[in-house]
Amino acid sequence: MARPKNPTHRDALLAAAARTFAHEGLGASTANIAKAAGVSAGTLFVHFESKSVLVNELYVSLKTEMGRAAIAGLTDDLGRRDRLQLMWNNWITWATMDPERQRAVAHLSVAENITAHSRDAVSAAYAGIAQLVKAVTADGPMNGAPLPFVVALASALADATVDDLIRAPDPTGHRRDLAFEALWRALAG
Amino acid sequence: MARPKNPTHRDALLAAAARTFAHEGLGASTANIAKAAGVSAGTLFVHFESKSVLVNELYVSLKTEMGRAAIAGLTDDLGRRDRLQLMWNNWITWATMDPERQRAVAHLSVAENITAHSRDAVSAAYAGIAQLVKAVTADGPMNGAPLPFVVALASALADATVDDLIRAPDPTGHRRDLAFEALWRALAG
Amino acid sequence: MARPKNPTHRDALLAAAARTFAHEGLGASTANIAKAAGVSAGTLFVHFESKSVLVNELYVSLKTEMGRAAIAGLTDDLGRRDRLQLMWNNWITWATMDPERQRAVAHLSVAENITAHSRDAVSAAYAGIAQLVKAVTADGPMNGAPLPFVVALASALADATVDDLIRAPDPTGHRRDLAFEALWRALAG
Amino acid sequence: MARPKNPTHRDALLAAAARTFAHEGLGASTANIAKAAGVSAGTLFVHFESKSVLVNELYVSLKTEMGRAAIAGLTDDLGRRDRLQLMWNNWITWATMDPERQRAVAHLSVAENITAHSRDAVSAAYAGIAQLVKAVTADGPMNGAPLPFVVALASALADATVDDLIRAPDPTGHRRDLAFEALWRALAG
DNA sequence: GATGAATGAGCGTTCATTCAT
DNA sequence: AATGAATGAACGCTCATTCAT
Repeated sequence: MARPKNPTHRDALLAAAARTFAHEGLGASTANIAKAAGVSAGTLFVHFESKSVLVNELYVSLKTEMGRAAIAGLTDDLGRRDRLQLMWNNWITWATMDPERQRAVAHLSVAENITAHSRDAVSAAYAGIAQLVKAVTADGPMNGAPLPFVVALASALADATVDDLIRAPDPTGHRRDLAFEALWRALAG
Repeated sequence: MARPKNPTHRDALLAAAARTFAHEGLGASTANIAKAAGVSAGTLFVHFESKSVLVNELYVSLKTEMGRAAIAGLTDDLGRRDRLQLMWNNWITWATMDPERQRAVAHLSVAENITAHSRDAVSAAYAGIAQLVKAVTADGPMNGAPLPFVVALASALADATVDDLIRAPDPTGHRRDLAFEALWRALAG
Repeated sequence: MARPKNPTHRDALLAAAARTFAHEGLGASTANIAKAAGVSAGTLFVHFESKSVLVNELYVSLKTEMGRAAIAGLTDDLGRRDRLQLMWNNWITWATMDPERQRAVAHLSVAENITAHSRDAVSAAYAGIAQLVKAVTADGPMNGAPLPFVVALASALADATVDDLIRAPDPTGHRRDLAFEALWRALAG
Repeated sequence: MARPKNPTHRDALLAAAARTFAHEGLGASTANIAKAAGVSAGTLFVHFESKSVLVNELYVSLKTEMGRAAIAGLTDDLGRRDRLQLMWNNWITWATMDPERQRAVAHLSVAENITAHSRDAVSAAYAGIAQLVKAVTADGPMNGAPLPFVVALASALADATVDDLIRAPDPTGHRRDLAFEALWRALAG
């Protein structure tokens, strides 16, 4: 019966926060974020209880989006290497497509106010990636390593690759493929 | 000029900044850092023109320290693999020895106000590491990859490993060694 | 015009305002008052043009209610002392019966935004009390004092008594009666 | 060795707070108080940890000042009535001399954030008044009443008298003396 | 009329920096 | 050089009020 909460505002605020954090770091003011989203300062707090909540929701949302993008198109008829390479390409493509989003993730990943709940949500969102990494590393040289550790190593390679690709374009995909080879050898030897 | 600057203060401030950034992020106040260093708020600005200068100098100093630690004890009589492993162990040991310092580095690495000059200084401090990586990768599968890119991949693996070791102890060095194997295969495999 | 204003809402808002002001002072938010009344934030402004209007109407309403309660049951066949005592007991009973209401009145009495119009309305509501005080003080030692001044002194004694009774119970009515004696002596003694 | 805290600022802030609270109520902004004191917004927090601390210190300071003023010049050679009258006149004079201060006290007395510690400090500052009231009421009709209760009644009469005198001047002291008679009869009658 | 999302001015407080001591 | 009081621009957040639903 009342005016419904405008979902556009929520999305615009999340997108604006990503952009603003990318350029100014997590110290960016809520006022700037609101302005970038085209809403007033108070509206931010209608949709997010506090700046900290906004930071957490943005973190979870970006990581979840990435986790979903990474496993798009995976089918069982592909071999292990092909599946890993598809995931790798998905991942790199998603991250390099929007460098601001990627820089925002980098900032969010070191934020002190990410809650355990948010970290759990992100872990869940990485389930697909983790499952594939598990399959790839089975019986390989990383056997016996805790799965989260192996996933962390893979993530680190991906992030470093993306950073490099953002800094210098890679039209032929040469460095992307080199890094994939490194990943494959590292995990599946 | 009558009274010379107390160099103890400068070092105490850098150490206090590392500790404080580790716990509170880069948003930590200069007043808190000064208090942690046991000096007054104004003294910080006697030794560092601004907070931004402090952040940059801390970043360069920590990375330089690490670059030096990583190549300690390297001798030409060792084989490539042994040299890489010695560097790896140096690196991991240095970083895990002081988790606060490591967390400070993590925050500093995403700071928006790290200058190009600071980044250059860090690159220079990594020269020893880079040289070794170059030797290791020569004629290997990473041939043709830009050296800074390969160094970045190695750094990423090291940082991810350190994060994991800090989170869960690794008394036998098992995960440290697993990660080294991954590095070796990735670069030289 | 099609739908008439719900008078229940108005009363609920006044009652909720009294409760909320009692606990949080006049700085209590209109949102909190509305919530306490079980209506939405906007509804408050349907019934009261502004927070200031609500404050004034609550002040007048509470004081009027009190003025009416104080003179309940007064009949001409009682002597002056008995009539004053009945009024006193009515007053004290009304005020101590609902301590929250009393605390609300205390806050409202110092509000900066009580209008002259509201003060006049309260004076009018005190006409019964004033009339009795006038009868009691006639030919006594307070002769020659302006009536509003005498009423103010009586009110002050009543409020101080109530505050004390609220703070510490008075089951036998001992302090209430002591204070009445003081009042009687002060005005008529 | 450093710049010492300017005690003028502290006093100016307390005085400005009294003036500003008198006109705007306790909702007055710290910015306005600082401006009225001629210092910058931040300086207020150098001298008072929070607005709440300022409110409490102002309350204690004004009440203490008043408690001291009330008993000035009291000597043992005066009779009970003369001593009470001297105190009464001191009290009324102190309070009417600076109406703003008095209005500030009225606001502070209903503040929700006055701490128990502040209330204790004020009780201690009222010790002289309480002692005199005790002497006056000994063996009189208020015998058996708790001393704080009797003091509260006396305070109530004083405050009501002051309010009236501030509203309408009393050059001959007529109403002041009428109220004193009422007080004397009420307590010692 | 009732609702509650949207608004933007204003709040208490913090903080990097300056400067009198 | 060292100190810490003073500064004033921001900051995160609240709130009375408006208005689309």
